[in-house]
Amino acid sequence: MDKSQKRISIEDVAQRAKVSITTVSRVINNVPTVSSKNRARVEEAIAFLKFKPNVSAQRLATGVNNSIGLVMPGYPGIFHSFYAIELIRGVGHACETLHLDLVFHITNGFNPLNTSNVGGVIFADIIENRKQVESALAAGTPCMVINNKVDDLDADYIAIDNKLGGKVAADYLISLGHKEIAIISGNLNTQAGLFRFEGFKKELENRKISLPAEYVFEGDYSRRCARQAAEKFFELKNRPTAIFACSDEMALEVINVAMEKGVKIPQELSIVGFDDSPACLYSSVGLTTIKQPLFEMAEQAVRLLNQIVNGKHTDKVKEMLAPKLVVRESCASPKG
Amino acid sequence: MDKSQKRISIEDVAQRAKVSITTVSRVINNVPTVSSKNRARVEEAIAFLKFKPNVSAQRLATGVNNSIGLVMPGYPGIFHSFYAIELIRGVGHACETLHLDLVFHITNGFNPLNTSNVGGVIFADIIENRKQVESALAAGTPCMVINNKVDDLDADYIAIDNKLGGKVAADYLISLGHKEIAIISGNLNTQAGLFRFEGFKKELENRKISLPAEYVFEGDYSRRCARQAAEKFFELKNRPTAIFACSDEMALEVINVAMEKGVKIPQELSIVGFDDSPACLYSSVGLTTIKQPLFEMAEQAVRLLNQIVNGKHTDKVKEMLAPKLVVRESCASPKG
DNA sequence: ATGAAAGCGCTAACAG
DNA sequence: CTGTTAGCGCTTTCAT
Repeated sequence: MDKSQKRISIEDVAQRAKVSITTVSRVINNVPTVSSKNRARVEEAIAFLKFKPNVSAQRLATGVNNSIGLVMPGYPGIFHSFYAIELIRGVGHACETLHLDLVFHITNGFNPLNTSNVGGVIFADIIENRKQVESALAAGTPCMVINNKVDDLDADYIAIDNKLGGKVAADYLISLGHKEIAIISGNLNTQAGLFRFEGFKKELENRKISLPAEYVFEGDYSRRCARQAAEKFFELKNRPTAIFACSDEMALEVINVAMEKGVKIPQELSIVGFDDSPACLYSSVGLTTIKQPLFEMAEQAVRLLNQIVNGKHTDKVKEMLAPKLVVRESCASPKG
Repeated sequence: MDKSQKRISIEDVAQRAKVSITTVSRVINNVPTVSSKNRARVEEAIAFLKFKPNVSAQRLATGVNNSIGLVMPGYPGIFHSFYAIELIRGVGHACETLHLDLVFHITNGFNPLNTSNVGGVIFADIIENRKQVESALAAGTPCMVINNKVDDLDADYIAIDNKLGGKVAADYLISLGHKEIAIISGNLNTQAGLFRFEGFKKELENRKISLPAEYVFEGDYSRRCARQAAEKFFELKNRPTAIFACSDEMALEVINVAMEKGVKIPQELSIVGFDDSPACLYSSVGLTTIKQPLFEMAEQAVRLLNQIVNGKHTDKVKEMLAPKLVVRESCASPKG
């Protein structure tokens, strides 16, 4: 149950350098008040013995824990989503530059989470794990929720303004002259799915453009349902001139279906996606889409959480990041 | 620099439950010898105080560290590769089931790595960071290298048998009757790139099939170079009847080029890829490819490393996992 | 500038 | 079955 070889401790270093352990501790922590002679001896000993301070002991002694947890929902497929990758990249990168240890957790939301070994926790979305956030909060661990506006929890959050995203899409299509605009929404049980839809719908209302029920298809971000939706829309006698698909995957599948049916994009049909995922690059026609600053959001989450952990940021964080329109080739003004 | 609120300790629990801290420790660790009455009181106190044991203290006291590090090279684009995702998934999943903390590190290979806060480290490939492995090893931390055969280091490793992968590809194409087989290799400075090429080449030799220099193109796994290669091959007067591309990305790009030039696949050209990446699913013709058990490799790495850390596995681990042929539609027998 | 000593929170003998 | 006690390796007063 234990490591076979005994680890080198600060005491071994002290012995070899013929100084007290206090002095060794001082050089480890770059305390200036150490004679250069002693410092040299200690450094030599450290190098010779290949000594590495025991982080657990340091944390216990100081009470400071320079690590943060990243909790990701574990539903199937998440790791093949652009979303998860960008978050991991962003969090990972920020931790690296701030010299924080990143403790990575995949969770189904049910197992209790012991957060006492991290200074703070980042929850990458909360699907079925509000309990975990509450319990972490109760244990006194600062929590930062990503991608969810959680005003009913005592957690800080930083999210994408999905309503704005929906609005931007609608706005762009309307400005092009479209009046028959359909939407393939995301899962409306998720905040992102719901908000994109709401933002889109409200903007249509504001601009006095009707959104008949037949122009609304509730999807789930999958290609399969996008295909269903597209086929349904194409059969309508009053075919929409534009479609807002709430994910790039869905938008790309709509393009596929359109090509199969000989519907020209963007001449006969405009389409805007959501995400700006790399998949866009390999599409036959450049997809106009809404880009979410995922990487930046993740980085920012780490930075703010770190400040909170260190008591340098006492206000609650409630940030909404604006998604941006990326214009490529999949939209045009409607004919006529 | 410190947490504002004072954490609840085992002592607070003991006080409230009116027992000794030892008893509290016993119930935390599920030691059976605790009267049910006391156990109940302690559990009540723990729940009431929302007590969570301090992991650093536990680790310091036991000397056991139930966490492992995952070190990933940080070169641009790695996180958008199928490779990285599968490794993260596999390692993450295994850690979750074994109740191990996963400490995630992105590294350029130059910063020294303090591995004293983890029981063992998994290096996801080693590009420029042999130094880090050596230093971790020197500090007494068990190291498991993934995807690299590193017999010259004292580390354990578990890798994909890339030579076998190259052989399998060659074998399959030859069995189909091809004699003019070209290869677009990966980066030959990486072990994977080199070994796939070597396995392929040797199999051709064994089967007495010649591999002229004009049939070899050193690529870098990118679409760009695959396009160059394909264009070059298509201009040859002695056009190959089959191409082995050492990554799916490259294979898919070859298919694209072929389609643009009106070369029919698989009738006029057979092509096999490497990876079995999800990108295959969206290709116009199903790509026959070599699948690497990345997820399994990552899981296995965690399991073995954990045994090593716990002294339950003393032999050096030197495993090679076999890649497997996945037949889809991109290959056929040559005409004539 | 340096060292002795008292913890940090927990576990693990060892008694009882 | 329960409590006392001695560390785990390091930081941090407090003297010197």
